[in-house]
Amino acid sequence: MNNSRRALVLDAARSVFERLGNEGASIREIARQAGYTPGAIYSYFDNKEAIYGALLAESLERLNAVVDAAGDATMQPAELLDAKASAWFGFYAANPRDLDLGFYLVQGMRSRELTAELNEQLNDRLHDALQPCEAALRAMGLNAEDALRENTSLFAHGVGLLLLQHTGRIHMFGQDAVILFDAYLISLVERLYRDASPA
Amino acid sequence: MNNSRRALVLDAARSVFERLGNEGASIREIARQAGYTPGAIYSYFDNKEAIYGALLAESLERLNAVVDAAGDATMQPAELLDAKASAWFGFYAANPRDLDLGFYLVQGMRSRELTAELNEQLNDRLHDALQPCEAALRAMGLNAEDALRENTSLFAHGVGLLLLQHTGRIHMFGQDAVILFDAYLISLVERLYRDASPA
Amino acid sequence: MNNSRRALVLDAARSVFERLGNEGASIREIARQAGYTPGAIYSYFDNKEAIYGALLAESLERLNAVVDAAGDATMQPAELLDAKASAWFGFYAANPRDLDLGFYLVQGMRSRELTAELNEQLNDRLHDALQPCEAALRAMGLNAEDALRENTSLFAHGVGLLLLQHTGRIHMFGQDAVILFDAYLISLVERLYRDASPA
Amino acid sequence: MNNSRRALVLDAARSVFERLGNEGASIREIARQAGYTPGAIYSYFDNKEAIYGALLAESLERLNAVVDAAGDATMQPAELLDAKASAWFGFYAANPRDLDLGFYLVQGMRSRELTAELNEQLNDRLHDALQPCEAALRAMGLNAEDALRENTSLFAHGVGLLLLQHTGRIHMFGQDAVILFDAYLISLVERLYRDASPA
DNA sequence: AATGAATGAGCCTTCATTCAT
DNA sequence: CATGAATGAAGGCTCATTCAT
Repeated sequence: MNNSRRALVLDAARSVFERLGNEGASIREIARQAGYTPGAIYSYFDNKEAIYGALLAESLERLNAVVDAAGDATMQPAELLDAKASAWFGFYAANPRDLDLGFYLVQGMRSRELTAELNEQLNDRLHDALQPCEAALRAMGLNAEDALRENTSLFAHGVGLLLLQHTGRIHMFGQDAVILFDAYLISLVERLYRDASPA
Repeated sequence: MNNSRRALVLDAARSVFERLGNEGASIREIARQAGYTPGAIYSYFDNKEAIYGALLAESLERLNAVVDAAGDATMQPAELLDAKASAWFGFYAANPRDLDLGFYLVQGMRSRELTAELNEQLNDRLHDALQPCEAALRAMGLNAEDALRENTSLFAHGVGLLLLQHTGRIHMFGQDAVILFDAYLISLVERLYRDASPA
Repeated sequence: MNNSRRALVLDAARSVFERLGNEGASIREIARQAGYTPGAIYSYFDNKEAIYGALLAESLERLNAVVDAAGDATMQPAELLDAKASAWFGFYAANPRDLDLGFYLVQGMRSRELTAELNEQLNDRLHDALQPCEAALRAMGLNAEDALRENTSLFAHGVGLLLLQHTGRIHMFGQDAVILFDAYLISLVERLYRDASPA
Repeated sequence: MNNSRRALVLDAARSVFERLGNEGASIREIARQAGYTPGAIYSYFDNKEAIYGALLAESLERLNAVVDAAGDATMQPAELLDAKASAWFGFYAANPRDLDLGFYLVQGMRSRELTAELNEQLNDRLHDALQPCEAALRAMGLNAEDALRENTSLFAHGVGLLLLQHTGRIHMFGQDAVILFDAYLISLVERLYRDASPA
């Protein structure tokens, strides 16, 4: 199974997903885009879902790469939190197509259902990308439970902002997602400091 | 255009939508449920999108009814903020299908093409539902700009939590959306008080 | 659901089954033959299998009509046996297309599998067509068990001959199915008489 | 054309055919089973039909081997008839897949188009397997014509029973194919004896 | 207003076969 | 001899929509 040609199909798939969304992306269309007949696609992927899975997996790898590269060892925990959180948020803010992919994972794929195995594997990679924030929160003195809670809230806040931004709803409010996310981070850090050092 | 029969079709659509979800809801099925043949549906709605639009409009009416009924005139601004915010959040937390409806328009993070007119009308009603929170924020002393910003953040936070909850992702974190939303509200109010009264 | 048009589709299906056999008979082809597009077929039948079921059901009705009309009340049991058996055998010998249909029931449909309900119903009609022979055997003095056994053998013999005839294999032997079937019947009656009256 | 590798492909074909039946057996699957890619199969066989032809030819060889091994020189003609007939009948009763193979050529009661040459060759081998019964009948005193007629009837009877058994229809009658075949043989021998020695 | 029939485009997938390498 | 890639045709089926009646 020639890997470069598989990649070619995957590129076509990505572009079709971009252009037509998850529902509009058909095997026919992907094949057309790749310059193949539909049957040829099945040399590279077992079925439509596998294509989506591969696309998402690859997106999550890029996300993790960005998160891993963010910050450095010399940083204070609060700085690191900011760096790591801004990394994942920034990745999706800058790459709406990856957001699309991620959203299918989170929203649309309930019915079609990825194989349980793939689903778990993808969940794990998402988890990986969020883990550094949780570690930074712990380094700031939070216990495991609190760190998890704050990290979940942080993730939810980012997700909400990304959704509002990507759908243009945020303009309705005359706001900017990045600024609001930064503000949330600042408030969070302040609150944690205050809670940590009650005179 | 007999209005009571149109309502009958809409009821059928809602029930089908509840039963089969966004993708499973077909004109055929809606017609069957309504006791009509597919063609008859087109006497009442121009096309499938229009049915969704009507459904969503009606959902937003119910949302506004819930928000309007929340709180009362005797409340302190902070209490009112809590009441109003909990109203819209609770509405969607308790009625996942209404959330689906809302997300339908946003499917794949890409806004669906409704007629500009309908779109604006729907936006306005969503705005209406969020307005009371903004008013409460102003009553707490925030200027217009700050109130808008905080309200947007609040909305984004809720949306993010609802999405994580609705897709089951929040269980991945072992958290509960309602609790996290309450916590956000508490933090918010605390912060506003502190900012308002710097000793 | 206009019944005459349903019949038109069924006619087309019959002709396609005749022409192309069970495996070659596709919905597309049936539609083409009927002057319809494929989707239209589904207004009249739930799926491909239902078409086959309807075709077979109708064939079995004709078979039963022929068997019912055979013989008369004045006949001796042995004469009646001959009349009834010759009726079902003759029906299939003269209508190879009905034999085709029946054979799909008996041979080809294992995988596709008609719905259990339909299958049972069709089995019952086949049973009906064979029942008169069994009744005649009983009237000739056989007990229930023996009558059933002899009727089964008679059926098997006829089926074997029909298969050899229809596939042309019987020419390989220079024989004729009808003659051999008659010979079997004569032998059978002789044997039963002898067994019944062992001087 | 390496013959041992061709045999390897044929083995794979047989095993796939056994596992998945007539309709489920694809070139892809046969290749997979043989450890080849689909294209490689065409080095050994012109097309799919040719594989079936080879499979059937080989099946007929096994049938003939079984028939040849049945009975022995010391037997009375009647015993030999029983032995030889039970041999071919027993072979198919015990090896339903070989029966499938035989029926494959006859699918839908319509002879498949093999090359005339192959078809004739297969017919000859089938003939070979039935010949010993005919010889035994002659040894019992029948003239050529009668022996051929009885042998044809015997074959038809067996074929009918095998078909009813293989498709499960015989259970509908609560009967057993082997018992009925034996009964037929006994009746046949009795009849021949009686016809031969009319007191 | 409603029906019933039909369309046409589309869906995912399978498969025997071909052919350059 | 064998591969790997690809084709092209077909398969059953679904669906929003149209339109004469």
